[in-house]
Parts: sequence; C-alpha cells; structure tokens
Amino acid sequence: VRCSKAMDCGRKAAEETIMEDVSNEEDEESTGVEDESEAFADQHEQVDSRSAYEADVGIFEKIRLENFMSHHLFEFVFGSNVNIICGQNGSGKSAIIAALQIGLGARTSSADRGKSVSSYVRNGASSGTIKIQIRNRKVGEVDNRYNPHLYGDSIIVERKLVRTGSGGGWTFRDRNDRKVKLQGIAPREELTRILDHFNLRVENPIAVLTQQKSKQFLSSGKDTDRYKFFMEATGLQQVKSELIAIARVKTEISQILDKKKSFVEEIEKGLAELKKRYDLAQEMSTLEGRIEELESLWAWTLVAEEEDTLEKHKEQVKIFEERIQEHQNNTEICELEVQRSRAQVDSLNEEINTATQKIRAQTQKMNSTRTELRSLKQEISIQGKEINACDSAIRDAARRASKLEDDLRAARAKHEQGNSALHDIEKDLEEKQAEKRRSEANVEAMEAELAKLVEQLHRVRDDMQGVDREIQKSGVHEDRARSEAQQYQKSQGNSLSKWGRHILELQSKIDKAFDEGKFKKKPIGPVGAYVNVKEEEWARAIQHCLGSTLSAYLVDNSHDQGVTVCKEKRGYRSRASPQTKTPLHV
DNA sequence: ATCTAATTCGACTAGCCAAG
DNA sequence: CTTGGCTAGTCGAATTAGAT
Repeated sequence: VRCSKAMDCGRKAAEETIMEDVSNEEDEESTGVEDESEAFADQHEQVDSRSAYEADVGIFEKIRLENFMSHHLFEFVFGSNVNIICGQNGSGKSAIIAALQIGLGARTSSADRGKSVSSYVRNGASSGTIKIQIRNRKVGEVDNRYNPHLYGDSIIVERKLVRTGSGGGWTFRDRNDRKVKLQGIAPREELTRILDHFNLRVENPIAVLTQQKSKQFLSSGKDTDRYKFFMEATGLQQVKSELIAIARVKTEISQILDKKKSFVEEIEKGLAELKKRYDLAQEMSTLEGRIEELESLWAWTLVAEEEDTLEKHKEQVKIFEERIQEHQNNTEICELEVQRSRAQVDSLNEEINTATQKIRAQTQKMNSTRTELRSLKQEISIQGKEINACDSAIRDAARRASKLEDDLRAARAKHEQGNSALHDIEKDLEEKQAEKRRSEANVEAMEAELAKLVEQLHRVRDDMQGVDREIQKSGVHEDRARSEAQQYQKSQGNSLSKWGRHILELQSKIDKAFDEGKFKKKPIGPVGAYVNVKEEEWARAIQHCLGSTLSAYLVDNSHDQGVTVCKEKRGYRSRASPQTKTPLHV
C-alpha cells in the first residue's frame, strides 16, 4: 500500500522515491522488529550518497517508526536536500512530522495530534518507538560535528513511548546502532545539547508549521495571536523568557553579593578587633620582658644586701667567739665554787636527818591524843540526835491543831455562799419564762405568713398550666407550617429554572434540535438535575464547588459537541471551554 | 529492563477588576 | 452587562532517580 512519496529535489528534481509501509508487506512482517533494527543500521550506502550542495551535519538521514499513530512499522530515508511527502488523507503524512517533533522532544501539545505521549501509540499496541538518524560527519576542513568520538558520522535518537504509566525514555546510538553510554548527563539534557548544536527547533512554528498553527496564523483576525506567532517564530519569545530568567538570576546574585558585602564588613570588624588584640599581646610581651629585667635587677639588689648582712654577721660571730672564751674561763671558777658548796650541803643534810627523827617521835604522841578526842565527839553526836527527835514531835502536834481551826472557818463560809446562789437561780427562772411567752407569739405570726405564701404558690401553678397549653397549641401550628413548606419545595423541585435563568429556554431548544436530527444522541442535563444530595446540609457546599457545571449539558461524541443550538449569548461566558461547559453550547 | 515515587512544569480554571 | 486581562491555585503529564 503506497503511503507516501519522497522527492529529492536537490539531486533529481523529477525523480520520485516511493516509500512504502513495510509492515503491510506480508513477508516483511514475518521478519520482526529486531531484523528491522539491523536494516535501520545497514542502509548507510543509500544515506551516504551525497550531492555538492548538501549539508554535512544536522540534517535528517532516516526515520523509523514502530506502532506510532497509524504506522505499524514504517521507515523512510530522507533525501539530502528538500523532501516532499504526499499521499491520501489518513495515510500518515502528518504522523511523520509529528514523529519528528515528538522524537526530538517537542511537547505533545505542539504536535497537534494528542495531549499525552500515550495517545501517539498505535491502537492495540502497548508501546511504540521513534528512531531518528541525524547526520554528523566532517567533509572538508570545517568540523561542526557533535561529540564525534562518541557518535561517529551519525547520531541516532531513539524515543520509546508507552501507553500505560511511565517508563518511556531516550536512548542515543552511534552510526553503527550501538548504544552510547552517557557519562554524568541526563538523557533529556543530552538531547537539548544535540538540538542546540545543530540548531534544530522542532517547536518553532517557522521550522515546523503544523495545520493548527497555520490556521492560527492565517485565519485568526486577532493581532495578539499574530504577534504571539511572530514572537515564537522569530525566537524572540525564547529570548524574552531567557532575558527574564537572566534578570531574575541577576537580582538573586546582587542580593547574594549584598549579603557577602555585609559579611565582609563583619569580617573586617573582626579583623580590626583581632589586630587590636594582637597589638595588646605584643605590648604585654614587651612589658613581660621589662618585668623580667626588673625582677633580675631586684634579685641582684637583694643579693648585695644579703652579702652586706653576711659581713655584719661574720663580725658579730667574731665578737661572740671572744665572749664565749671569757665565759669558759668564768665557768671554771664557778665549778670550784660549786664543789665547795656541795660539801656544805652534805653537812647540812646530816643535821636535817637528826631533826627529822625527833619530829617523828612527837607525831606519834599527837596521833594517840587525836583518837581519844574522836570517841568523845561521837558520844556528843548521839545525845544531839535524841534532842532533835523530841523537837519534831512537838512541831507535828502544833500543825494538826492549826489545820483543825482552818477547816472550821471554811465550813462556816460555805454555808453563807449557799444562801446567795439559791436567790440567783430563782431570778433566772423568771427571765426564761418571759422569753418563752415572746417566742410563742412569733411562731403564731410566722404560721399566718406561711399560709399566705402557700396560697400564692397555688395561683402561680395555675398560671403555668395555662402557658403549657398555649405552647402545645403553637407546636401544632409549626408542624403544619413545616409540612406545607416541604410540599411547596417538592412542587418547586421539578422545575429546571433553578439551574439558570435561561435553562428552560435552552432545554426546549435542545429538544427541538434533537427532534430535527441535529444530535446523534440527546444531550443529558442540566447536570444538577441528576445530582442527589444524601444529606441536605451539604447541598450549598456542593453547589458552590460545582458552580456552573450544575447547569451544563453532557454529550458523548465529537459530532454532538460541535452542535450549536443558540447563536446569541445571554448572560453566559463562552470563553473558558464553550463547547463543553457553557449551557448555550452542548 | 521495568516499576515506583518524587519532583517539575505547563495547561487550565475561577475570581477579580477595568474598560467599553 | 459583556468582554478581556491578570493572577493565584489546582491538576495532571512528563521526567528522573532509585529500587527491584
């Protein structure tokens, strides 16, 4: 099945190179994907053929797609200059452009064909692959190659797309389809470097003008859109955003610089402080040297003084030695005197002994006399004790007589006191009786007051019963009013008017459009009419969160999405996503 | 090679305000 | 009252590092 045509205008303007989707050939399909990979690397002979005007680096040599959009397996060798691809609608021409964009890292939104990477995987397949070969060779003296020691004459960028979850990624291969190991650089960064090196701008609308971009440029009447397109196409938008980023970085750096300056000031202050301390330390060191000198001087002065003192002491010692000699001479004379004195003492001792013997004899006589005196004193003591006993007996008799007289006086006084107490008790009794009579009168008055209070209490109870009967009557009225309100709400709930002022009119127009066959399937809505709130207290919160969605209508196919039932816009904003939410469009 | 969790970044939306 | 510009917040796709 013919898919596309490529015409190499650089070499042979009229010659056609017909490319075919190899997946649709039965015998090719049986070879499998791995065989195709080898073929991808083996076709260099075709690629190497070169005209005099072709570029040495940065042009596409070949593209290979597996399970990408409508392509099961597709491979295309580009001509060296201008290539024109043509084919019937749906044959996959745009898919090749999209593959070049997605394969070289463009955002999926810029390729116009899908929102996520997974949407580019062919229906029925779980993953897909894009392989793009870019020329990287040197011919002549100028060398514009990118990392030739890693890639050689061609760089193959491979991107794997997966349908579910993540896991897709980038792989880089050399001319011989060998995987290149990146050292310390992320795959995405490597791709950016390659694209920057070759100045490949796959998101620039001038480089790749998609159908949507061309419509935006050609048919939009708005100057802002045209200006936006101009900014993107000329790269000024990128320059502008880079300038903004640079300005931001500059501001951050100047802030850091200010901080560092203040930091330096602090350090300088610290340095001055340290210098001051250093000067002080040096001054102290000088003073310490001076102190050492003075200490040394002082020590030698002391030494000189001590030497003078020593001389003086030596002279005194000489004087003392002379005196000692004199004393020794005196001592000898004194010893002779002592010997004479001792002889005198001996004679005196003999005289003392004889006197002592005489004293002993006199002492024995005195002792016998003392014994006789002691026996006489004992006899006198016994006589004295007997006299004392007689005296104490006389005193006891006198004390008993005195006590009897006291008892007699006390008995007489007690008798007189008893008479006066009896008189006091009689007086007290009279007072108590008078007080009792007063209390009885008080009790009678209080009983009368109590009777009045009981009567008042009965009256208040009667009043309260009347009020209770009134309250019961009011409750009955309230229940009746509530049930009436519920009935009223139920009757209002059937109305669609609460979902918007124009909702009834819109509903009738939708009904009419459906009857006329404008819709494949009747739109469902308003959404709010299908929302059931289990607990009434959440109703307002839910209404607030859902907002205008409550008054929207739902369709389930792209045909019905484009149907307009009301051209004029009344009170609704149509800018956000008019075809999906604004009630006037469904 | 595959899967998961964390992070980044762009697209989208609601709300506010000013101009016509 | 409508429209358009601006901003803050949210959501989800894409990417990457790390584990298996």
